[in-house]
Amino acid sequence: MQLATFSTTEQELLQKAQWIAGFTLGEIAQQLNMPVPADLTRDKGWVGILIETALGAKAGSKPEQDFAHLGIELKTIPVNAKGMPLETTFVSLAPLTQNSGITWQTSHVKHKLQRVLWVPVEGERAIPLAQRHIGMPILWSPSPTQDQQLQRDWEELMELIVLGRLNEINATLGEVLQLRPKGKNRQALTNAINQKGEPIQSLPLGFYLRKNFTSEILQNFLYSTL
DNA sequence: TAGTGATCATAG
DNA sequence: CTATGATCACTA
Repeated sequence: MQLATFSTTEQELLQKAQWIAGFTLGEIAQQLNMPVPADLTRDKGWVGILIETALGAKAGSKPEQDFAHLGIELKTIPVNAKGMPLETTFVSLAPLTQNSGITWQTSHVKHKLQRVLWVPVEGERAIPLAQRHIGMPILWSPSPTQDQQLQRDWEELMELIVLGRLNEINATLGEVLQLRPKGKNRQALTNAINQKGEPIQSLPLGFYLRKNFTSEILQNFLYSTL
């Protein structure tokens, strides 16, 4: 099996992802001649880049799906020994301006989550990075129920943004989707609109999937294989 | 210890 | 700054 090669079909990509399941991050990194950092503190995206590279995605990252020709987005997700998510999953930046015509159907969130190849990876900090195992991949698309959950939250959160009620936004809102800061630090600024419709500067926000949602995806996959 | 708010690296 | 890839870490 050749790593870091182009996949023509969905099946080919899935088989490649299934092939790397069971290997450690260190083993894959060695195959790709990629150095393994001591920890992820200053390399938070390293696991994602490593798996992208192994599966033949362009590790440059452009504003499109990882496998655009297949319509598939790749997401690695850190899990504990029970296969439960350890972190939320970033989806996309929230549009704080020029968002009047956007609907759920035309949103970046809906588009990105249309079809996702989830790759679970052991994520407990007690396990040295190089020794963490890669899990079985899950090729997923939202069920009608999941799509409705996402739409409800997205519309509720976008309403606050469109109305300029940014000061009311915090991470406790949303059942499965939440808004949290997404930037260099708390000093990061981006253009936004206040309640009076005036241009202001605001902390950039991003949409994140809560763990209860991604946990369900992983669990459903386990059941489907029994 | 879970969850929210904060943060890190890099390319363009 | 935006968009890619996310996890860290403080606090209730």
